[in-house]
Amino acid sequence: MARQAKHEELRLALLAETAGSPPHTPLPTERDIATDHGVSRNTVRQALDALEAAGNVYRVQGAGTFVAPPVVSKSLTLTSFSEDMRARDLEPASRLLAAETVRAGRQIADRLGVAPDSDVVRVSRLRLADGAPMCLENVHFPADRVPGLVDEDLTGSLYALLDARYGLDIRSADQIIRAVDLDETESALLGVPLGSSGLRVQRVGLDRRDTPVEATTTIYRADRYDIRFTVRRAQP
Amino acid sequence: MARQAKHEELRLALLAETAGSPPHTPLPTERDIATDHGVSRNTVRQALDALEAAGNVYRVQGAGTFVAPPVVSKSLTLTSFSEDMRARDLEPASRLLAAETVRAGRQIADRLGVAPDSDVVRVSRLRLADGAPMCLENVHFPADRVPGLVDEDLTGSLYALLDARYGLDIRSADQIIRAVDLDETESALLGVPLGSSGLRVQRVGLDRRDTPVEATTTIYRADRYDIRFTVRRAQP
DNA sequence: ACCAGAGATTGGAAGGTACCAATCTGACAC
DNA sequence: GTGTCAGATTGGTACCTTCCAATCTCTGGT
Repeated sequence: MARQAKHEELRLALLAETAGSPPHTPLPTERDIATDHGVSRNTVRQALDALEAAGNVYRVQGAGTFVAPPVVSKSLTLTSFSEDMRARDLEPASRLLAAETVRAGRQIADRLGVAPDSDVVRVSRLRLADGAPMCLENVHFPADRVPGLVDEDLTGSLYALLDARYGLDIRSADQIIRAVDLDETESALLGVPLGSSGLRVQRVGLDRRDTPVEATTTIYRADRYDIRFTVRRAQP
Repeated sequence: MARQAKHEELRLALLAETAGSPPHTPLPTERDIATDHGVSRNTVRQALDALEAAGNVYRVQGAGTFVAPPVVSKSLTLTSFSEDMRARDLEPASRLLAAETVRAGRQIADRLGVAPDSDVVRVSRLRLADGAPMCLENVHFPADRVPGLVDEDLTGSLYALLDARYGLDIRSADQIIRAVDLDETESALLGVPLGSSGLRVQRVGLDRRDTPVEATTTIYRADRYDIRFTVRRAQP
């Protein structure tokens, strides 16, 4: 351990210190934090930048830095289904529906940035939370990047498996969210009446070189799932 | 003008320079950019930080900084309906359904952080894109922060009006997204068959002190609207 | 040809200084 | 009391330097 950047350590320290404070409690000044923790003001600002971006604090020039009110939502981060469910105090589980190698097809090929006639591995799973269906998940990988995947144990965390076995680390993802009417198969699998609506999330997972690694379409039960996040004003 | 921070100017300059470049084109090194533009490397890093956060470039330590592939989605920013529609090449319009002062009620009071029996101004609008219904919007403000609002022209941009008339600047917002089944009134107003699904966005707009200024519930037509954004892996 | 390793290159982290701009505080006049 | 203005406080911007860690390149040996 200890191979941690100072600004990161400081960020966690400040997070811990402010954890119990009521909203709008002022933090020490940047200069004070710097001397208290024996670091430069630059490092303090770096840590505060991260906390501000995450919605933990807000800053007002000339006034100070303050504990932000409890946000409805953690700032927007990329999470796996398992992480997501645990954050909601639900126990994640999986039922494997299919794992096969197929032709990409135009749509998937387009999202993965590969040729339409190339092979992709498709993993289809019904995902459960506390034993009840939560969503249908359809993951596609370029076949040449995950040889032998279909023979692995696919009931656990795919992300962990990808990282451990193939060195694929997904750093960011583009997502498109839409409300859909569930068809017969989908509503049956999810255990909701025909005609119910669902929340569809189409995701393309990218590695640290912004190259597509994975394309996933997930359809959530509308009655059990919502998406929460914070947005900020930005420059054009 | 010209009262612009250097890192911001540099960010825009780099954005313009890279606009035409194909993905994965390397940018000059940070040190080169610094000397070329006559600024310090710190300033360059600040500009690149912003571009990276916005998904315009990606950086690989030891290798360089590169133009990011065209993202599906601009990074997540807070936009008004009008801005949002124009970004999608649609012409925004409004039909005012109601503008009145009412009791807050528990739910709205909770979201706005005011007393349940206090007054709030409610503005209800049907919003159109290229002449066709796009969403139903229900905005609530604490009444004491927007005196006389109900008598204003409410068919244009509310955000612009708030800023100009009341000095309210909304800097960030917490959002909760869910798929819903539309009821009779909603589907009639939106011009879709009864039983269709819709995308509901509940938003609480916050000023720069993270104080709630506005609570909005918007229900979008599922067939015309989606939400696109990029997420990143983050630290716990 | 191919591979391994040394060295150069590049982004990342950290320290320091100086000054600016927004805000807050308190003294003072009325 | 109330308002106003000067000065102190605090975050924001910008500059500099130094070293580290990951990556790439190129040289030389086999």
